[in-house]
Amino acid sequence: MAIIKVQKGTKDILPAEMPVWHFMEEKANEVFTKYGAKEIRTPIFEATELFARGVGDTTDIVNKEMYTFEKSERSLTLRPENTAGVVRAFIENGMHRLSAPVKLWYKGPMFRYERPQAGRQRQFHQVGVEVFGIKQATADAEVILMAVNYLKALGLNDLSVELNSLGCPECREVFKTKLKEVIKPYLNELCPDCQARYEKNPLRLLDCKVEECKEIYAKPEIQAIIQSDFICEECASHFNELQGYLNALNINYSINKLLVRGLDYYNRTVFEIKSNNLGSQNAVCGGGRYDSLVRNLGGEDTPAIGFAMGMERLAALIGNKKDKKTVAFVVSNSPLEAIKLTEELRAKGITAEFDLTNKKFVKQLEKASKVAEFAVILGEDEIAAGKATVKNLATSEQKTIARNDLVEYLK
RNA sequence: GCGCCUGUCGUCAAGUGGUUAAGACCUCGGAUUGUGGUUCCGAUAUGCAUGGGUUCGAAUCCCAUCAGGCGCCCCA
Repeated sequence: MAIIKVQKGTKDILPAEMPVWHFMEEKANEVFTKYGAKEIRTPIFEATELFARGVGDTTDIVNKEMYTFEKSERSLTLRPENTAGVVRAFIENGMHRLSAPVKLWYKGPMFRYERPQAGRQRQFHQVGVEVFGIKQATADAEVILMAVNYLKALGLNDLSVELNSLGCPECREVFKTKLKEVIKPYLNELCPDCQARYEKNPLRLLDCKVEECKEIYAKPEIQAIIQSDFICEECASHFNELQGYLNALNINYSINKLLVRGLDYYNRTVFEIKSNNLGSQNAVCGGGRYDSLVRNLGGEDTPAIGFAMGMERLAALIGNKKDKKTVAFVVSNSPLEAIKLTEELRAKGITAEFDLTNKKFVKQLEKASKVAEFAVILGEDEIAAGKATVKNLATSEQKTIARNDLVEYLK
């Protein structure tokens, strides 16, 4: 019979990989908690409309990558990202009535119907933070610090932070218009993708990888527009304030004027954190400010900023972590005595196992040496004397001690 | 959605048209009747992703499908 396999773009996370995942999860809790963030868990599926209105219906994520299904005449979608879901929960639970800032963090699976490749799966995991209620650049700085310090806690140092400001809807509109004007004469020479972007999302024109397009965008009159500080005074001072905080805290970053993010809801600050060790899917973190999303989804006008990180990409950078061995493996020819002692040890907080198949002594010891730090040998003599022989399997040292002293010794 | 590459045991692989498809690791059993991790012996693919085709003969050549990798797009 044909075996059923995991679905394309999905993976089992096997026991051998669990130490890395536990590490990422524990550090997330530890680091984000220090900033006063609380964990939130929202459902894995939501109304399709939430993503259409939240993420934006001109984005690829919404247009072609969603897992959408009908149930009882409702259109439901597996979440492709978690900001929309967290915002929905924020609004629905009246969290705007809480004292600002409201800092939330999350972790969990996301779903996007894409062609899988290195660092990209159809089911993948993100860990992220959203901070609501603060319009000042202090929140931008704190969110970036959370991201940087989390990565640092994971032991990841070889990363670069890129920063940009998209301005507010008003000043961005002016920029878009100018950009389209100056590019217009070359429109017919652009690649088909760029011709589509020209109308749909002109900001995205700038990071096209096609040589011919790059040459066009390198022209002086176009560069003049790109490099100009198009953002309005208010947006500029917000951005300057943020940079002041980052400089004061010695956070290394670079300004990338071409950094535009693919989700429609961003304004002002956007940032990405990249690694040079991941191949073409090199962004481990992406985030930014989304001051109008809460209102657009029907909530009170609430500024917000957040980020998300791809956990599979983080795991790839962290590398392998060793699993902990069982502490004690009870070796005995008596399954009854073995199960009793093993349970006794477990009850006192020691990870312990014994041979369930009642194999010969030698085999039991062999098994112990593979999975445990100590063999606890329980023979007839030891049983009679109320003792046990503890053997350190790494050093071969062994010692017969009273059963009451066993726990002390193993700890 | 598009382009390039790949698919032999649980894992890593040799084999590139001609007898029973190397080898290693893992797993299991034994040498070893209370002292392991070293060593030695043995077991484990009627099968080479699947389905067709070419050929006297196919894991090896051709086609299709499926799966995987990488890149584009996009994104974490």
